[in-house]
Amino acid sequence: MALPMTSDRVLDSLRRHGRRITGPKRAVVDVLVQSDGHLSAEDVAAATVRILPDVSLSTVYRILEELETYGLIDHTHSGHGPASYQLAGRAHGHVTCSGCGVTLEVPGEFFDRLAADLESALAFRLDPHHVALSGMCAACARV
Amino acid sequence: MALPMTSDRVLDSLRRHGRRITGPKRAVVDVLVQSDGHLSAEDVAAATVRILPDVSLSTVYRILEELETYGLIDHTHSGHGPASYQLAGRAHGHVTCSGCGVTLEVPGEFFDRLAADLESALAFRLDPHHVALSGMCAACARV
DNA sequence: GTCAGTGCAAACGGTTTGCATGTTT
DNA sequence: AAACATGCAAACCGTTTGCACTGAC
Repeated sequence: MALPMTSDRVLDSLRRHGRRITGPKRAVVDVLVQSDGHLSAEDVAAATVRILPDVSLSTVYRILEELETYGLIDHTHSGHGPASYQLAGRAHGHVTCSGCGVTLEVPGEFFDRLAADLESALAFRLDPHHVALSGMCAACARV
Repeated sequence: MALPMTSDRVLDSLRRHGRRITGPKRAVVDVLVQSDGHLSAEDVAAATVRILPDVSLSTVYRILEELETYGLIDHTHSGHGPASYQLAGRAHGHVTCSGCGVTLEVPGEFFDRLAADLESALAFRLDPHHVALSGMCAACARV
């Protein structure tokens, strides 16, 4: 587990699923591998265009969708604003400050208790990285 | 605490803040008070129009925004789709099934541990009802 | 040569806003 | 009478889709 994710590993996985490897896909994957996550689709597109000038936003969305279909990335919705995308396999959640919009990562274990409670009380299996919880960060709470 | 919320109580609160009481506001508040929560803005508008035929969707949005400004209602984002609105003061969270879209209420206490952990580790104050977590309900998990 | 992948522009759903009119205070 | 609230239509943002063309296999 937890092998370091490289662009080649991601692209190989696509190939194994019979997908074609194209310039835009290489560029998008490079962007995602090199980033620390938390990029919106537009962020990804902006960074991709720096590598390969003519990639369109809709292509980026299609590539992100494809990568997610094969479990290679996840996306997260914070309360407002765009979703953010990141390589899969990092088990962590997110909280977003409703004051300033900053998103913080939350260790996966923080959700263990809640996940167990949901499983036993509601038979609901929590997917901790798909949605960001919201609240106030220290700076904004200080008013 | 936990007085039963009536339309009059909500409208009085608006009045105390110097807001004007209008037909559309009465109708929207009646809808929210009578509902069990989890209504989208469009649901609210549809129910409101049944009471007062010519209320527009944008007016409903403006009233919802006003009610939220004064802490009288909360809204919740699930992963996709519209936000849902409900009377404030019911301390509970939400989980949304990414398979079928059903939203379940989660008792507020389920978030206590997580909230405490976030507070001590990240100085982050969780607002448990603002964003719905996501995962799989029993039926959808059974595939 | 075939079909998946692409760019563009247009459509989309949910929400917000500008403006002229109507209503509460 | 003044300020606020409303309806309508148009704008908005993030995302998806139809189409004709290009390029990977």
